[in-house]
Amino acid sequence: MKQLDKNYSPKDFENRIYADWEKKGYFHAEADKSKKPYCIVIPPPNITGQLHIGHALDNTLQDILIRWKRMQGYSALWLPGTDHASIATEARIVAAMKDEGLTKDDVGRDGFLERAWEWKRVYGGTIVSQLKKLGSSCDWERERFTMDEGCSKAVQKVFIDLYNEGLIYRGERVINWCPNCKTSISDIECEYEEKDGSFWHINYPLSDGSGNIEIATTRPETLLGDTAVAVHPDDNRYKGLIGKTVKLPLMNREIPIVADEYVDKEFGTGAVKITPAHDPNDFEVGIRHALPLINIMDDSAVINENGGKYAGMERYAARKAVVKDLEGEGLLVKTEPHKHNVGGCQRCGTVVEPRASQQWFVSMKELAAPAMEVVRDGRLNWVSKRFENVYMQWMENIRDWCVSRQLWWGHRIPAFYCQNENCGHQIVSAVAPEKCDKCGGIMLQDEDTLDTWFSSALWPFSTLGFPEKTPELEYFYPTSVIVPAYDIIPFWVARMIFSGLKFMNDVPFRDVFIHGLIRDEQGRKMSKSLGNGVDPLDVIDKFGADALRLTMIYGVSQDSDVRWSESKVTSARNFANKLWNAARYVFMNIPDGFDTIKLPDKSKLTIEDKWILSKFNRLIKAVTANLDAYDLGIAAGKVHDFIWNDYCDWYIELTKSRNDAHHVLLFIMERVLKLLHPFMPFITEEIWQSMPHSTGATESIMVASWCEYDEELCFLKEEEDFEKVIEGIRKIRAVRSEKNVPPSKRVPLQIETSEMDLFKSCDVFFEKLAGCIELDIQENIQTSDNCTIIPTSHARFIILTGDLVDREKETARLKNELAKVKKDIDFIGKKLSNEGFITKAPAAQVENERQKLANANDKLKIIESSIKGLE
RNA sequence: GGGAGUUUAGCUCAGCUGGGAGAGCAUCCGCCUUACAAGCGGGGGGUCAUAGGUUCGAGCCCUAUAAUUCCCACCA
Repeated sequence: MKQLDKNYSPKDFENRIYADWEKKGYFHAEADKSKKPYCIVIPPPNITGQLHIGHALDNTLQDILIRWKRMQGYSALWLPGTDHASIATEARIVAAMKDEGLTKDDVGRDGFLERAWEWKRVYGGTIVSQLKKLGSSCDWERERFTMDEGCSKAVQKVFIDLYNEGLIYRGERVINWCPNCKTSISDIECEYEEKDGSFWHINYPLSDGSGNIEIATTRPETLLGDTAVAVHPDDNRYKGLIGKTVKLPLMNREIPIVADEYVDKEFGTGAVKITPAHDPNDFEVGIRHALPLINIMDDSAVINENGGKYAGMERYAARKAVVKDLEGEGLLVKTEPHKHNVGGCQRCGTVVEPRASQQWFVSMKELAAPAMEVVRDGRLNWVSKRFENVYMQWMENIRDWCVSRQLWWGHRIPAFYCQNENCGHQIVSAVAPEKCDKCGGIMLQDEDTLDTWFSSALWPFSTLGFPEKTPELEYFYPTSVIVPAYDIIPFWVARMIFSGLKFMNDVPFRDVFIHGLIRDEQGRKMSKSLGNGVDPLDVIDKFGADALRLTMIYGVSQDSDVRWSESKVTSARNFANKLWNAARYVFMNIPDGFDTIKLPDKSKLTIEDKWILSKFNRLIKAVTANLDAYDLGIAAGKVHDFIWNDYCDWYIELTKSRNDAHHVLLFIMERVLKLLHPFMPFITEEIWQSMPHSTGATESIMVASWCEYDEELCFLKEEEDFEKVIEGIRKIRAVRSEKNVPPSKRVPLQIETSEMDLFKSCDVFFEKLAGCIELDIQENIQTSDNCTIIPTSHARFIILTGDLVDREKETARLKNELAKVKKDIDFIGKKLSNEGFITKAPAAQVENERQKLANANDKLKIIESSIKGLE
């Protein structure tokens, strides 16, 4: 057994302990039929990522659950892995190549992928090693990657199956295009922000020369791709114009005026330019009226050859030029300032350009229905009802998911197209077809890859072996709980649910335990641009991983955001230090030769032993219940408070005058460490390995068994009695402090009480903890002139400070107390004489009030007689 | 435009199905009491956002208002 160092210095043991756990294989979980399964799949961090404070929270919560369940005897698997993060990683590699003066086209697809894999090899492990610093007890033997062979197979199978069922289709739609990332992105990857823009009113001359129709737009450059003007069919202003044509300014193209109910008569001029290739609504209008589609921009949002003389201009340059030219032609009616929401790329922030193109889509309606049903029928439980609503609303309004990306790093779409122009046959297949089975032409694979989230959606089963029917998949699926932040509910949680139901015929997890985000001290989101991020590794370095972990959950309830402040970490570290020193104290009082913790026979237990044992026993029950309900912060708080307040501040102090207390001290220490272990794994292990144990206890706290409530250790009467002693000590201390009696000064104490046995058995505590001497405990005590009287409901404490007592002041103090008690009695009395309360309140409540009244009356008598004694 | 959350001590937050308002930090007072000054003991500090309502009883339930944060939609 090793000695604990004098100082708590987590740096000295956290890494060593983690390596030891890993070496012993404690993190590994098997499909062990003799145990119950418990499984969490990690939200796979991006290989581009550095561990940030959000990961730290996310993984702390998971580690708490996994460690707790492991201790409860489950085969607890925490399955780790990383995400290839197609856009993010590709952007990094493109940037790195740019430094070398190279582009994607220079190195080609294969060359690019080589670089990407190399990048993954070099940097992909960074975040994993950082997770280890945090104490994450993942089964690293089962670590997966979204682009490893198995996950890729799963992706391929899912894509093909969905295609064969008609749930994946290819088509031309207006999608969100990022001109910087040069790829399509899905609707939820587009983030809107309100910006100041302009509303340009433009006259479109009627072809017949009879006048103009005025339209208004926020994106005048799209005029180049207009193929109609739309008005509302019931709009009297324009009824006569429907069916006529206008001459599109600058382009000299004749385009029709069509009637469509999509137009809002009240908004703008009531006439809308229609650009089907660059606006999703216009696209729909275009379909209804069979309008041509004119794409006017290339993949960098530069005007292409369809833009006439504007070709080659960047979109904002084109906008300026178009406005200027319209002005020149006298067609610009006016320019109004206009606030509107502009969509930006989630990854790079570039303003997204809606653009018609051929893309692959997952048809969502059919998949979404069962994903909502499992929530309604309770097969899948959202711990947070608030976020259940978010999920349900999102699912109800779901639209088809654009899954193709014009990127190279990712799962390539297993679709092949016949290159014969007259054929154009399309095959979706796991293996490349030799030739077209219709015309024998050459088949080439789709150049595009899939949305990163497509593979993430399969994570709970692809990591367990799907599409193979592995023992792991059989045993651990459905997983137990998923633990994501609320900001990835649509991206990830929702998609896992419908994917799991579709391909595994069951929910991917039983519970969804959503957590909030960590914000900075001003409540702002942490971000790179603000530079307000907190690096968890710095925190670990300075305070230790245990302190970091406790900081993130202590006093935090479920799904609320956490406001970061270093003072919280300091508090958490101070708690660790407190525990450390308590352990040192307990251990230094173990007699030589003591090797096994064994609780003494019940008859040998003192009242304070029973008090702490009983309190601890109830703590087990409470903490376990809180964990069951995912109230991790509350659970941690209770263990924290027990250790600091009950165990350290009272029990240790109470037992300082005994030499046989090590039994109970160790008994509680051993067990409370177990309750704390899921939250603070390192310090609990370090202390655990420095102490003797009960029989059957193991070499590591990680694999020790969780505490169980024990009926035998329930001593409610002693608990209640001992609280009376504590109350007395507290009151005496308070009065001493109030009267400036120096702590070193011993004062004689008399206790007048009807519970003489109780107080006699506890006399030593008044000496040690309240600085009293010469204890005299009687049923009736005649008070002398210079005493200070301290009444409680159960006793009258009389101290002689030795100084002259100001009798008037003393009387005033007691009268003050008397007034308080009278107020109490009055209050409770009113309640009890209230007809409504007696008849309608629960009986237990009424009984409770009666008890309170009786206590107050006892106290009243005690105070009254004290005052009488003084007068 | 639709929806959700938050509002409790100077700060950060607890407060379970309604039964006399809590913690930590900060502050003030007193202590180096041989586990811990990263500590110990004690104190002060709150018309629980506002206005109504339900109830014997409201921080908690209902309605409205205000402030604040966020999500969704995206009418050009």
